[in-house]
Amino acid sequence: MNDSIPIQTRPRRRAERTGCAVEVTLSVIGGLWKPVILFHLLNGKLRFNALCRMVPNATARMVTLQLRELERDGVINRIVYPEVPPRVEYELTDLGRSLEPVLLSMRNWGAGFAGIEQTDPNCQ
Amino acid sequence: MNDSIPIQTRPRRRAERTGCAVEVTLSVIGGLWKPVILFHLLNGKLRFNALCRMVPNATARMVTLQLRELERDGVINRIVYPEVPPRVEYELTDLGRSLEPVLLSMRNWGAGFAGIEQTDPNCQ
DNA sequence: CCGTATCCATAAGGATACTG
DNA sequence: CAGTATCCTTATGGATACGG
Repeated sequence: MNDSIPIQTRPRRRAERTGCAVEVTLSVIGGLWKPVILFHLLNGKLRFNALCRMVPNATARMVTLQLRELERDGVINRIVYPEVPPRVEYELTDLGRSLEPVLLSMRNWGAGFAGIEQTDPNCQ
Repeated sequence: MNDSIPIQTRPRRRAERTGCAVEVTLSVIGGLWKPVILFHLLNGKLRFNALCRMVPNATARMVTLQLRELERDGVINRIVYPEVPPRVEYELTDLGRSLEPVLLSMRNWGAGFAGIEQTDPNCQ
């Protein structure tokens, strides 16, 4: 509700962050379910329920909240088809697609850290 | 000036994460002050107080907690010199140094997203 | 100098029920 | 189908004071 313009949503608390560029990136992709959502969207458009099925541990509420933030940050588009039954699709914007190398380097490091077999292939 | 930036990365409650590799990476570097700390350590060892001065918005308590987690995850070493007055230095491990490309790609994306001038040059 | 200990406000986020 | 609305718990992390 309190959109101050520049970067992100709401201050978590009072202390000022440093505002460094890495924190900016984290503020966009660092949400609890955002990396997984983004990875799946790298493969193309997805409907809301399809997305939910791909993040089975997140509630619909959580998926919605994360999607809204991603949308606000300009990395995904929300496309509403005025049909019955309703259909809504999510897709990456160009900015969102530009996250691919970042996500991949994070995935690679994480895989090395944890051992590839322990990680979820769905997240690909 | 910039507002604080919410960064959530670690499991807050009980729900299972996906366990995907990106989340693993986020669980290591995603802490509130960790990226800044890691960036400064890329330039070499630092004493506790020096580190605190470089993250002026974080309390000593927060810096300590973040350092302990980084240590537990094996990305930094804590070196205690048994002197009076006490001296403690922190340095990256090899694993920590292997984060450099990840941090850099995140920094680059964040800089592009926010505009370089808005970001903190201290954070490199 | 390098931290801990304690207290406490708050916001993240889970569960569940409901709706256009 | 694609979400909201509501309630409620608990982890996060800020402030402050103290200690080896």
